[in-house]
Amino acid sequence: MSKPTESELEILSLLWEMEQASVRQVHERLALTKDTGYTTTLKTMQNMHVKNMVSRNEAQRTHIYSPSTNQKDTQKSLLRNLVTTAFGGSAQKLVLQALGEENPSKEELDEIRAFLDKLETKK
Amino acid sequence: MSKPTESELEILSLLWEMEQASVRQVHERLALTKDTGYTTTLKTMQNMHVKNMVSRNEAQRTHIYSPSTNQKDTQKSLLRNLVTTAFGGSAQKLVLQALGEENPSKEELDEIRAFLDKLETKK
DNA sequence: AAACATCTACGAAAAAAATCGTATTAAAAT
DNA sequence: ATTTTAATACGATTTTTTTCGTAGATGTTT
Repeated sequence: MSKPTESELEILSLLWEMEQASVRQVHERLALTKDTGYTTTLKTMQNMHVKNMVSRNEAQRTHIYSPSTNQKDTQKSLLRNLVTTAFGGSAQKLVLQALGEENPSKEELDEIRAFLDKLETKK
Repeated sequence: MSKPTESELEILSLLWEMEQASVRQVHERLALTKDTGYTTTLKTMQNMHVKNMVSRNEAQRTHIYSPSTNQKDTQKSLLRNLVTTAFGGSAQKLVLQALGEENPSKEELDEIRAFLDKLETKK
């Protein structure tokens, strides 16, 4: 699975959230944060389809797109990429940095603790 | 501070590690993982210099480059970017995912716990 | 049914990023 | 001193990514 470009990722991300959507629906969401034309969104999604990053249902005139790349896997490879390029290969550093920025709630902190414990027992 | 491109980030990352280096030194490291010509590395570093991403000492014929962008700040903005584009805005999800991949040692887990505690007392 | 709106397809232009070749200069080796 | 090696500058090309315009088809409204 090839790495999505920046624009593709923006769209993929919306599709993960919406689960499935028409070009129009994606574009309307996208237009909130990005000043771009409808056919641009269309073309990008068509490209993504060619690359098999999304599948689409063509039963209706208005095609319905859904992500075919698993969100977890994509996140995983993007994370790995960021770790190697920006964090000198240390995921640990990335985690600490992210925690520092996040300002997590008490509940979130506890969730992380629980997860750490689970990791530990797996050893 | 403009966002580094992929190639620029690879070089920046090496410079963070090496603290300072000539084009040749950077290129030799880069060539280990990337099949690219010397002048390509040179050109990229020159571009980075124009963009003020690196500074350089021109006292010798062989210029010595060092990163002028702070690693933390760059990491921070890249993380933020990844969180919004790939993790639906949830840094929490990113952290959990990264932890799941990382397979941290006991020592690292403890370090994270300590950090969590520190965050908590700050509330 | 005519006019209008809304799709897709598709090519092409524009912009951004990456790569490289060549000229020139400076240092090092012979 | 001459040759060879190693460096920068810089333009140009190539590749990738983004953007958009237009044509044609299919619905919708009046």
